[in-house]
Amino acid sequence: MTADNHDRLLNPEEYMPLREVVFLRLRRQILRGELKPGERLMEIGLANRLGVSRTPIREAIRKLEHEGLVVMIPRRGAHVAEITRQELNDVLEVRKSLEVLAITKACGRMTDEDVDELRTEEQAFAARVREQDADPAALGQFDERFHDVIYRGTGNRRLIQILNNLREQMYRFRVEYLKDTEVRETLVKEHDAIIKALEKRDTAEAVRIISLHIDNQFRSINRALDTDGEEAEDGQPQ
Amino acid sequence: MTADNHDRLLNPEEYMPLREVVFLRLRRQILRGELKPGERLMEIGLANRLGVSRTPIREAIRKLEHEGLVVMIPRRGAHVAEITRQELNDVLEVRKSLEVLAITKACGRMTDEDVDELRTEEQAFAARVREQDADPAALGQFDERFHDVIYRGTGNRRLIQILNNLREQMYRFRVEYLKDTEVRETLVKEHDAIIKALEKRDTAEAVRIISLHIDNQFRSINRALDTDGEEAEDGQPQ
DNA sequence: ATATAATGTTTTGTATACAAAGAACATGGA
DNA sequence: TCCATGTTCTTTGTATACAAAACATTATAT
Repeated sequence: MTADNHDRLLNPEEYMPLREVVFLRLRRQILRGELKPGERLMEIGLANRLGVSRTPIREAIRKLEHEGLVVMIPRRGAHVAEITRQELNDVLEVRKSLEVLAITKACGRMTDEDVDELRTEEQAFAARVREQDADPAALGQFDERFHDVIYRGTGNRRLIQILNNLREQMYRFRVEYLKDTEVRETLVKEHDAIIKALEKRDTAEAVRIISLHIDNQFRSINRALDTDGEEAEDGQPQ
Repeated sequence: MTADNHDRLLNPEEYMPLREVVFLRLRRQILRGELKPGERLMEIGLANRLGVSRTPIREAIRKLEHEGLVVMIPRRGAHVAEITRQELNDVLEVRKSLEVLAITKACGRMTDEDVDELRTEEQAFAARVREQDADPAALGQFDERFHDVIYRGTGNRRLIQILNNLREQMYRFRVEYLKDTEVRETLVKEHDAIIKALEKRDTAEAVRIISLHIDNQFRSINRALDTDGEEAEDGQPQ
């Protein structure tokens, strides 16, 4: 908290209320798995840990609750939301529809400069993938930036917001499945195919690839849940 | 608030925190247009009006903020969000994709009983439409229930949640465009066609109709904004 | 008369206080 | 030993207090 508070005081023009700092911080911790599903979020504990009072903690929790990352049990406080396999598949299903919409719009609206930017991001991503000891979290960031360029190309802010939110829901698992080197190579190939389709303004082809892309994520994540997830789920029964 | 507090105390099993009562109440007022776009939401005023302290008001506002119905200006408090035509069209575009997904899934999953229920809801809706002096708000409720049956038929809870949220964004305008009797008749016909397609399990046809359905809403709402909206927007420059 | 400085008021942001509901634990009885 | 019951402790839900920022208003100087 000290560091964030510092930033906050150093940049008075981008003032950010404590609740927002707390919100972003808790969210990051949940998405990174530092706060595990089922874990209790106790206000006083968090307040002490972050060096603020309960008020901003509570307000941050309200937003996390609305976002679905936190579940409230009446009179028993906040818990990090569990994600069942069913919910994850539900999210992916919705995401697939919206990714198709996004790539369709992007295909019709992206400028040549946008596509260039996309290729730049992709090269950065591919470079990281080649490194054997690449940090999966960092890899995730680059993948994110690639997709952000496409999202921006849609010109539909609500679509961007929802897609970002859906992607967040899977962040926790993405780190897991990005450990698989085979998955990484597939990602690079798919990104490349997407760029080529966008360059040719071939909407049908772009839609085809992005659908494959999501289906692969579907498989990868479910595979990760099958193997890695089993013990973890049992280990955290709450 | 007295009434709500009363309910809350009468039904101790469905205990609801004050913040939740406030949240639902403010949301309803925003969606119904009782709180107009741009209007300031001042904490003390609301607290006095609703007979609670600032704390639950603030927590309710956090959720409204996250939902996009309220916009925060740092150190200047909460305002009811304006909706631009662009945003409205963005919402509709996303909704169209997801309604197509929903009807596709529903077509494959709904039981015959579900379809019967759908027809029941539709008959209730149609009956109301025939009444000349039907209350647009009540009509909206029936339309909502019709679509709820379809949404439930998808078996995808995340999809349901997002669709409900998107629909909410347009609630404010729906009341306007439901005043048009021609629109009402069209709605009935479309609902009927949807049911027929679902009965035949004709996914392609169902998708076709639901797309038309959304496109019509698109036109109706934009028409309402062209005529009715002009003065209202100017009248509320805030 | 206009611009500007000073002052007071309102409103937000944050912290703290207090009551009540639940959970945990210990004590006593079968 | 196991269960029931009462007591304590923790934690939430709500209210209030206080400081600082924004805003309005008045007074002052040019």
